[in-house]
Amino acid sequence: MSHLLDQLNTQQRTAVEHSEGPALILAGAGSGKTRVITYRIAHLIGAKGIPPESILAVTFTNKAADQMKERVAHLLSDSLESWPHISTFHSFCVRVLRRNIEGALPGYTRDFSIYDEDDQARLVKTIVNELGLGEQAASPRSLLARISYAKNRGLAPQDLYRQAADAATEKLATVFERYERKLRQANALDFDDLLLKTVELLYAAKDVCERYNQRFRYVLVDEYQDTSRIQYQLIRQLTLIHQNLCVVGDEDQSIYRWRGAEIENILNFERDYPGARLIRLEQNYRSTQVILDAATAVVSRNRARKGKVLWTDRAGGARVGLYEAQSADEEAFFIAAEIQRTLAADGDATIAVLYRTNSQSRLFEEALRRLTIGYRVVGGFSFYERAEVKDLLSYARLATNLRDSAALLRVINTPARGIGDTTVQSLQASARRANLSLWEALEQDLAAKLLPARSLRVLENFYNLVSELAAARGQMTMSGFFREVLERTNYLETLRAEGTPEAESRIENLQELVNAAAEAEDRGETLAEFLDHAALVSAADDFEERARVTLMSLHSAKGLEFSVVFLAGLVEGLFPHKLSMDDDAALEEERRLCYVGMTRARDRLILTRGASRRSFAREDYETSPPSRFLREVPSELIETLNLAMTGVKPRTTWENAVSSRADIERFLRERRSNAWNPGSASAGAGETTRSTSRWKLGSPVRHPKFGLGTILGCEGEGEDSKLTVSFPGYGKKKFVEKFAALEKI
DNA sequence: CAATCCCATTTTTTT
DNA sequence: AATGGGATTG
Repeated sequence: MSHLLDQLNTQQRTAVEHSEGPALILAGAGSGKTRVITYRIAHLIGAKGIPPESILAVTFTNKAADQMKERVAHLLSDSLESWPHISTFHSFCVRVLRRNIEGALPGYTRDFSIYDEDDQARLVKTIVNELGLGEQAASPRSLLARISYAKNRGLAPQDLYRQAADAATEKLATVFERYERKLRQANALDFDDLLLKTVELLYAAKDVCERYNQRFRYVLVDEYQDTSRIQYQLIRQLTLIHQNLCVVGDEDQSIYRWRGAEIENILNFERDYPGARLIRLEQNYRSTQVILDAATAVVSRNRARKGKVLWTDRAGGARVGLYEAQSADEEAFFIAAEIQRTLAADGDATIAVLYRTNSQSRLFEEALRRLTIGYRVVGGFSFYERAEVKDLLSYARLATNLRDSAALLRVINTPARGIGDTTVQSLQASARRANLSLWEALEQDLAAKLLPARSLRVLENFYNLVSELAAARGQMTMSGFFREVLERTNYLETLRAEGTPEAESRIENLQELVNAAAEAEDRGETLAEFLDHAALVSAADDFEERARVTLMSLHSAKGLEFSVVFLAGLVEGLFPHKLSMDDDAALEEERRLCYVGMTRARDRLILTRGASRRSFAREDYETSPPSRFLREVPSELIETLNLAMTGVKPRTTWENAVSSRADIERFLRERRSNAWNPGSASAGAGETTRSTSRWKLGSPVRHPKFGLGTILGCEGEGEDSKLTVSFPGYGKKKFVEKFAALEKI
């Protein structure tokens, strides 16, 4: 085991060898933080003989947890009898709650559901409607954000009432209170509750708290700068007895203030845990000096920081590239072309394109596809967020926890079975009157028979269906159960009947879900565990084989590194985001985010911006000035890449890589033409749209999927025009001419 | 009373 | 582009 220590510098070794008592490790970007944590775990087990199961390591993301598990397993090559518990805050809490919630929290059973963001939003919306707050209240979205923020700080509705200074806060408190009540009725917890209720439970049930204290004698927390008050309290309760708490963090990388993270947690650590050992990791092993200097220059504009000196022995390095494009399209093409050259020149390069908002990925995807460069996108829409997947999961949730009203609402008329809005409304009304979950209200209404006969009939069918599914749940395998649901609900059949390509892909997704369930089963997971996993796995966690090119948001990039990083969209309003520009603290967080992005790069960092971009999918472009962060990078560290524009001849290979203006113009031209048409490759030249043709209203056309149709309308000119075509059996469809393989007859 | 059609709105970051 | 709400139709 001692050979492990040889691979570490002095500070790292101190951190790894520290075992008893509290420790705070201030780890700058790229200072080998993950290495220290994993080596420390390995060291505790291998050298100190600590039983693995008495170690708890907590992270924020599943990605980080998986990575940590993998690396610990790698270090401890001999198979262990037990394993350290490495998980996210949320999954850890789910485990604790499933085991201890009954009796400890009135009204809850171990089968509680986890409400996702969608469920939460709907819930808030119905509450706003119930209270008749329509126009006068803030949007459900922002109400939910404020509720979540309050929960993350451990505030209850009563606390809000008490400090309510204005009518708006009072309304918020009212909504909040009702929101909580509905969650209880539904035997459901939202994401914040998972933490909150666990903390409540640990405070209330001393014996449970002590048990976990004894079980986990060593606790590690990653990304401590991003912990909220509740997470702080959780950790505090878990370490009351032994105080063997080791936290790792970097205040310059705190980027979750908006979600309730309190930077004070890291700043006050030494006060909260007297005698804490403080260890600073200041040697950066990742980036070149140039990149480090550039990033440091930006973040040092912040007032709220302790300040630290990061150094590297990778002196010099390529200057930070800067490409300033006219438009976001051009920016995307530049990046794609640059990536192509980088990949050709260096077979080992790993490349990331980082951006502020997920919606920005689209342009980059398009540009990369055109150059047939493989990539993967982290974040955005994930598998588990697809409607059909959620539908099927909702059936499973409902069958597991009949009180789960969010799941019930989702599936009560999916697929359509004649239970419409009015019927659902009346059900909701009676649930509200009797203070019941929707399922209980349904039972009650069916017994009372006060509804129109037709409603009673369809509701009874639904009731029987779900009851049978609930009974079947325990009788069969997980995948078998999912298949049963698809069968009994006619879900697949309904999709098949649609016959559209969209329906086909939905069917495939459902198939994939059934397969995932079967795999989980092989691993010994129960349906409940599978549902937990689906609820807690985020889009950013699908960490597949490392692709050469990765697109992701700056937030998801935290903790990762790449040899080449493109930091895109550096324009005011986007980055810093316009919603953060009025508030100093928020602006400083944007700056830290910029720092996080820049320090992901090992060898080469390229900053880009496109002056104009289309907002939403509308026609008009909006123009934004360069991001202030660009000005904050010292100009001597920057190399401008817009050479073609200025007419200067390229000199180095990197400069050579710059696309010529002609390239870019050709790209933009082609983009507007139908050169990129997913269907055209197989369709053959003769069938594709002739862009010169004029479409006459009423004339017949043929579509490869929908068959014969009639043109009903045509907006705009040339290949960009939108056509409305009616197809017998399919209804009216709208096409953009250049993308639709419409054939004139 | 439910299904369908049309229009307005949407996008900050995540467990 | 996609979703949800509101109006219209069947």
